[in-house]
Amino acid sequence: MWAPARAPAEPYYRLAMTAAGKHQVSRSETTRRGTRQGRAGIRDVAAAAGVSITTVSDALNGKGRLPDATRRHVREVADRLGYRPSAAARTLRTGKSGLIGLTVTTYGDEPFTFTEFAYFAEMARAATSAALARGYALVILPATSRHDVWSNVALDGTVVIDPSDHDPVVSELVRQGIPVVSDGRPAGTLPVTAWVDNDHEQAVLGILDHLAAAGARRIGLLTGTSTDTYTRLSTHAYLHWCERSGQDPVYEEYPAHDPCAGAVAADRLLARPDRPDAVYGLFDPNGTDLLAAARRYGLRVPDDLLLVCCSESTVYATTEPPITTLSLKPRRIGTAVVQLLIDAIEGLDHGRPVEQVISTELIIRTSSVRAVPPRTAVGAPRRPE
Amino acid sequence: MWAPARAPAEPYYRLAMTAAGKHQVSRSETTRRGTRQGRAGIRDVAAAAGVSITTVSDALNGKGRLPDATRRHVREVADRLGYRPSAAARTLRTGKSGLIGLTVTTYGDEPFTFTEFAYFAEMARAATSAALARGYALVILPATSRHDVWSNVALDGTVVIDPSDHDPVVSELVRQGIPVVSDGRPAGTLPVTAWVDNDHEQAVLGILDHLAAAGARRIGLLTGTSTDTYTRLSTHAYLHWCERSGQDPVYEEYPAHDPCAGAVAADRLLARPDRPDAVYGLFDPNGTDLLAAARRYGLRVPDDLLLVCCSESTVYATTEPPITTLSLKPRRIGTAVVQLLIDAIEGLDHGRPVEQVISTELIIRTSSVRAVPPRTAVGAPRRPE
DNA sequence: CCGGCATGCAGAAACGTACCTGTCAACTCC
DNA sequence: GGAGTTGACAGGTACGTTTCTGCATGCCGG
Repeated sequence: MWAPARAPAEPYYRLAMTAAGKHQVSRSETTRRGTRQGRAGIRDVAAAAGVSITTVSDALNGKGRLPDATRRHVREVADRLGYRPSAAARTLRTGKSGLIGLTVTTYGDEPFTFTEFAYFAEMARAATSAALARGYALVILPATSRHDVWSNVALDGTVVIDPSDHDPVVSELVRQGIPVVSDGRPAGTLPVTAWVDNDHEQAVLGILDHLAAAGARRIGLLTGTSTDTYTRLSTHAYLHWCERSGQDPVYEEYPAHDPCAGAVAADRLLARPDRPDAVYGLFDPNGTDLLAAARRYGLRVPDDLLLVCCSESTVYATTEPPITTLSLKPRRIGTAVVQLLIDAIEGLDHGRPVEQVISTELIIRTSSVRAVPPRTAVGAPRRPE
Repeated sequence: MWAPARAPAEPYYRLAMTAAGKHQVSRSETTRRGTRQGRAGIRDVAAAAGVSITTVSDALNGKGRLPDATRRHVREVADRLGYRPSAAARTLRTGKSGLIGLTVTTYGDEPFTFTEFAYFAEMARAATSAALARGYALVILPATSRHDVWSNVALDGTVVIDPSDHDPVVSELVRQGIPVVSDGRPAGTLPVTAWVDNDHEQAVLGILDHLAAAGARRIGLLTGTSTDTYTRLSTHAYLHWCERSGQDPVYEEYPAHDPCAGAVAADRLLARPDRPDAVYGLFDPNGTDLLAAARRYGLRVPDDLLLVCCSESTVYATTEPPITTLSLKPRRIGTAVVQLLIDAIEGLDHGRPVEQVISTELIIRTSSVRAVPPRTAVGAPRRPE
């Protein structure tokens, strides 16, 4: 069936080959041991199928013009030999690795921040799914990685989570022409290919309005000391709302990456002389910390204290009482970020930068709803004149 | 300085060359444009520095015998050109990619199970750190990925989390000679290179003893329906303990990957006629679910019901009351798994398989400690005769 | 009977690196 | 003062693909 190709046997031709191009022969016979120690290469498949390398490549990749019989035959032989194409060789040749970097913010030497934990996990999960569905895989690459690790992996593009102001990693990647999509609106003039974010100001304003509507007179904020976009925008929105509605700001800051500091800050907030009757906590653990602090001070939730917290955790559905949470929809963000990135990689974005805003969701539970409507006129928030 | 190679000029010889081997000339001049559109290659560095490619490679990789002056000069030129070695080419040449796969169990099309969530996140975090410290990066690869994604990435080795009985992915990887280290003792005769796990039987026995010492008469179990190693071993240990101590088993099963089913199962367990006075929950959310169920039935914790739950979550430190948890030490497991894997990749394991057991930690909180010692003889657990 | 056009495949040139194998000089050692 | 040694590099091949180009063959219309 698969007759060996007729050998062109002009003597001078063969002589010339062995003289001038001796490496040409060495390929097929000299240095190759039969099936190679480890894996079968495309050459082995070609030899076994009695066709050329080109034909094997075309048959397996669905390219070229081949009759179905040849295609099937090659595929079958490849299967029989357990042939797996070399990812490295393919990447070298095509320039595409099918790998996407997932750059996570770091505090100290741990890969990702503790406070963004549930958020990050959900986001990464969605991103992995989305990438996979389009044939890409994700590589976890902390921002502080040594340079050699970064340059040791061929990336088609990168997702950056909450890049800092003038992130050197981002600049370097852009300089290399690698698309970069950021989760979080980039600060300054960071030249990202696209970004996805929530409207944090809008979300905070919505929560404050919700709390005010539930009868809150003085709303406090539990916020962070770091300068990332999320913290900055949220705090700013809070201050703005206070100014607009004539309430004195009541807030406590703490280093958000320190799990213990949160409990202390929550305690401080409720110990203040101008104790708030409602609190919004910007970070995931704030809910349980505030609840514990309220118990210590004998404050009933929601009767004496209204509570809302930004979190993706499901535990707040079963706390006593259940706590109202703001979800940033990490699943949707993760998916969107990856779609945008792959579009850019594959040139489907037509080169223009994209900004995409994902809406948040306020999951209202007992902690921010008063059973009885607030008594009328406890005393309007007085402003020092 | 850099004279062109002398041209051999025998006429018949040249004729043969242009006929048979004309490609030999095209390399140096024909197809190359000056500095290439995108990035500078090692060739460009060599040309700019006035040395050979070999010298550049040696200088940058710290090999060969070169005077420091040359080394510095080459490095400087490389920096100036913004040279970054091609990861793909290096991988193709050396056979090492510096990438480690992190295979996660999947239910449905989501990358990882919900129940192992906090555990997984912590484990992945530690694994990422450990890999990075040794110059490797992690690729997230769900077990159900399409084959093309798996073969599209060159892996030096893989971490498999809780592989199923005769996992085809593991077999395939081993067949390709790629080291595989599993988190979780492999069931059956899965040929992994090494594995790391807790002693789950020991842990469960310890907890049951702890609860019995705290006065528990009838200890219930909240367990899963799936057949993974963790669930199987833990349940088995529970049954064994019951048999040994003459207590009737009281347990409820539910599909652990379903977040809602857990709450229902917790409710079922406490609604039974032979209601336990202590419960151990195998999965992360069981603690809050059991607490909520206990409240519904008017059971006080720990007075009427002792509670322990396997979890890595910090929320259990601030629940009301705080709940005793068993930590599987995912950080240590993640680190150990990666160390073993990289040892195997780099041939430091001397080829023998390694099994490593990480000890668990019981974090004792209020939920499993009775303020007053149990009243004597409430009535021994009666067995229907 | 011949030019033109599919069809079915083979040859060989890259992709960018690492490393093996020289080669040529300058020393060193009896 | 020649043989051996060592330092400092250059040449060239191989890693395993993809793909561009090329070459037969068969067929059809003119």
